[in-house]
Amino acid sequence: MQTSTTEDYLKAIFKLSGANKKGVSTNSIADELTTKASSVSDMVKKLAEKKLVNYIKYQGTTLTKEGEGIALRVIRKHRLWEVFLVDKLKFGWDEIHEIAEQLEHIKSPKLIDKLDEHLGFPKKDPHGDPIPDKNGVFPTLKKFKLNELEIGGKCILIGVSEDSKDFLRYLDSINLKLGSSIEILDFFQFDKSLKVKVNNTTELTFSELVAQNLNISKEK
Amino acid sequence: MQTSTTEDYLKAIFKLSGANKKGVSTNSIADELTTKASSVSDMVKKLAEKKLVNYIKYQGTTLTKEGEGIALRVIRKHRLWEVFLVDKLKFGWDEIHEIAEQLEHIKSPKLIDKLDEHLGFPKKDPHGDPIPDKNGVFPTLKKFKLNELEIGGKCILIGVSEDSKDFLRYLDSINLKLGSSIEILDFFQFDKSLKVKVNNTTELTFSELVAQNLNISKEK
DNA sequence: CAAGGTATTTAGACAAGCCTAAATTTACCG
DNA sequence: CGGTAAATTTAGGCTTGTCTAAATACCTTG
Repeated sequence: MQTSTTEDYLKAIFKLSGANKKGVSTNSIADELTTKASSVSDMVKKLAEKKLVNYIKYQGTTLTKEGEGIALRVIRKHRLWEVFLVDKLKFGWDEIHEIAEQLEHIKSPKLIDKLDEHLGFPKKDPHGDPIPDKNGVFPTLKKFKLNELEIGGKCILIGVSEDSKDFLRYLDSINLKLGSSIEILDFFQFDKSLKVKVNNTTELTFSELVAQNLNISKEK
Repeated sequence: MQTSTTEDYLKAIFKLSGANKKGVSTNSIADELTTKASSVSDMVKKLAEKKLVNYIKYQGTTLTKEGEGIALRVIRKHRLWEVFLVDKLKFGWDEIHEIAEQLEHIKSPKLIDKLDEHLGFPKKDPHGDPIPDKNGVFPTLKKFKLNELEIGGKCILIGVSEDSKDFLRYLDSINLKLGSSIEILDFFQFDKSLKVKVNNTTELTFSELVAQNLNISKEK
């Protein structure tokens, strides 16, 4: 059984891995968890001993299958509790995060399954992020290519059809990760490019080739 | 802000204090928390520094007003979560304790108030134990003297009207504490004594004097 | 009142995580 | 290629809470 600190590390590493699953830097983990790089260095070594991450000195950290499984289960719990807080307890969507940060560490598989049922098996949390099922699989929300979406449509990224280093590096550079939101602002027929807003913050343009390779789920 | 270990200690001390609020022994705390006496010795010293308990070497530990307040708030949370688990998630009353042990440490006053409201401001948990209000006051369930109850009636002890050392020592010896259940099995007119069953386990007889001094709430 | 048993406390260690400061490795740039 | 800056790791400590073993206090009974 993991401590809640272990779960926090695995979740952070999962989050930082993004669509591109390459090694996560020590500093970025320290940032994410607001701790110091030296603490992270210590910790990932311990996680590696437990086979929860692959860690190569100076080269970064990735999750093992088992580590990823734990991360996904924590994310599932976090998001289900968020649904509970908003749907049942009538919290605003902006006040639920830190409470869910605590609730996500409660240990009881039965609890979380019953909660899921009580909530009507939601597929997304109040922020629109998908909720993994009990096996750690993201729901197969109907899957589209980004270029199939109409102007004004919102969606979230659930995968990519192309995993060349160049493509993934590009996604990384614009901070597009699994779960990121994308809104279609405009479409230009002459080259089939799209003007989009990513993560509700950054406006940029996708070429047709990029759009074809982004798998998304509608109705963010 | 206290750690959850601190909360566990305060809750244990509260529980062990019983109706009679005299000092709790180091060993009994160790037992309650399944830890070692030496650990308890260390810990109560630290709690005393934080003014959460009064501790005199070799003489036992009692809660301060502040320590008792914290204990009561933890108990409130524990019992509200138990109601949630049974009423909303349809758990059996026998499987909820360890889950509530975890949930009781979640920090968010707003959460617990909203939960209270969501549950319809319950006055008792699924075991029939009273739920303190947000100020740490046990609900003033209609208050009776034990001798006002009819045969067959069930109730829980919510206080005593007499606090002589002898009386409290007597209650202690029969393991009767605040929150203990009492069922009236029979009444003997000739001396107004009562045959009762305490904590669903022990049958014994109360004299009229004892019964008059036990404040109870009906409908356990 | 003394002797021994029981309860309690002290002493010394340990694990998990965290920190600061110093050392080391890597990466980048002229 | 060499040198420096940035990233990372190591070394040494701290805190919380735990444990075992040893010391001390309390208490009961002869």
